[in-house]
Amino acid sequence: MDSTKETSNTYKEDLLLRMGLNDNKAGMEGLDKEKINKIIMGATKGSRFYGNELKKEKQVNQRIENMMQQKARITSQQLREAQLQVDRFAMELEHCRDLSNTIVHVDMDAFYAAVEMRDNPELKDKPIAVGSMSMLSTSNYHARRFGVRAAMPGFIAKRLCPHLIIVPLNFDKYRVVSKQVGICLAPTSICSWVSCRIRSQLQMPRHNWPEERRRYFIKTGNSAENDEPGKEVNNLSEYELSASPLLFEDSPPDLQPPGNPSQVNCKEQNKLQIPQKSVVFGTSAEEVVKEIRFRIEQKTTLTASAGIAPNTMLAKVCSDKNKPNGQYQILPSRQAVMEFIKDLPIRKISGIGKVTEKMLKALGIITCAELYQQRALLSLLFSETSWHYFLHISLGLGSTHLARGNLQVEG
DNA sequence: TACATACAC
DNA sequence: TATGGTGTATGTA
Repeated sequence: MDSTKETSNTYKEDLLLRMGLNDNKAGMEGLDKEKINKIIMGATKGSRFYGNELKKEKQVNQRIENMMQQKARITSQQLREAQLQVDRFAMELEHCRDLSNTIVHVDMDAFYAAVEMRDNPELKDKPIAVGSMSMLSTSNYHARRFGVRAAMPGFIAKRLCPHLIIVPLNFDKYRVVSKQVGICLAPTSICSWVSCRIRSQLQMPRHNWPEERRRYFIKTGNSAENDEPGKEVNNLSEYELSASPLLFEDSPPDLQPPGNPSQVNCKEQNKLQIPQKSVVFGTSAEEVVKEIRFRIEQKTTLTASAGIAPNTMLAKVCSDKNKPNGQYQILPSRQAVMEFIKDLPIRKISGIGKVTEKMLKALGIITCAELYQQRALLSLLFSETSWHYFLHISLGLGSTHLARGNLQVEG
């Protein structure tokens, strides 16, 4: 066998994986990866960056080789013992599984790019990215169709998409919007942290909330902001009976952008001609999150996506599922969690990066189900912290509460 | 302790 | 022309 050729081919594939397009991101499905990678590699080959990446790639390959040698030395006896120990631990974890909390992960869609598009209408319908010729922070969905994404140098992005408009970063602006987004969570009885990413813990269900506290008046044009439902409704309480807002209790239509509020299905036939349409949200977690996203959009004219799940790990993954401008919930049952986890690629989980992905792939592990199948082996090849972490993932377990008083804003 | 690596944003 | 800056966690010498 021609081992030289073998090796060089393998390296080529390795480098494509390391430097080629990473399409593990919303809005990047079905791209012509081959064509895109050709352009990327053409722009990067021979650079210092390229040399450095090559070196790092070799280190990772070495690590994998060491691991495989270690694996070859494992006896079936060792494996059996490991299996017993791991399963004992897994049983303990299972015993402690907590499905009683609801974690919400809110994530602004293409945040920086969305802010820039909002503030400069000329950018609408054009492929844009935020950052510089050296480095991009994010891109809009239009640009993603060309393979342009966050963490890509601007000059390469320009080769992929010559019409790309690169807008410089305006951190002050993003900070302001982040604050606004944080405010949007407060009245929903949710505590949470704020910026372009928000994790929040649903503290108390609001079964007892009166409808008025869940009603919002849809903003049209530049009218006053309406992010305080209680207040607004108090002013209008005399109209209550005739206003007859739609109450969609737990199975409402999907919310539409305020641009076409008619689809929110509101009744308008109130005698007093209240100049705004209103909408009332239900009390389920799904409804609370719809309300949050509605509030965010009303306040900032930007859209957010969200994930709802029994723990932070799953909520984060869920928030990506229906991006942009959507949400997804994993119901709080073991079966629902395991079903969701089964075919999920481990790379989708926060904390599994490209190195871990590659190491596990060398062991035949791509999905969470495979991660579970190999649990005994993993306990022999990785540190305790690591295999505990892997086991948590493969059982769909994660943190069920948020520190720091419940609201965390990242960005 | 100090340094390196992995990861997220 | 050009491939970030910062913070956290973990592992190792």
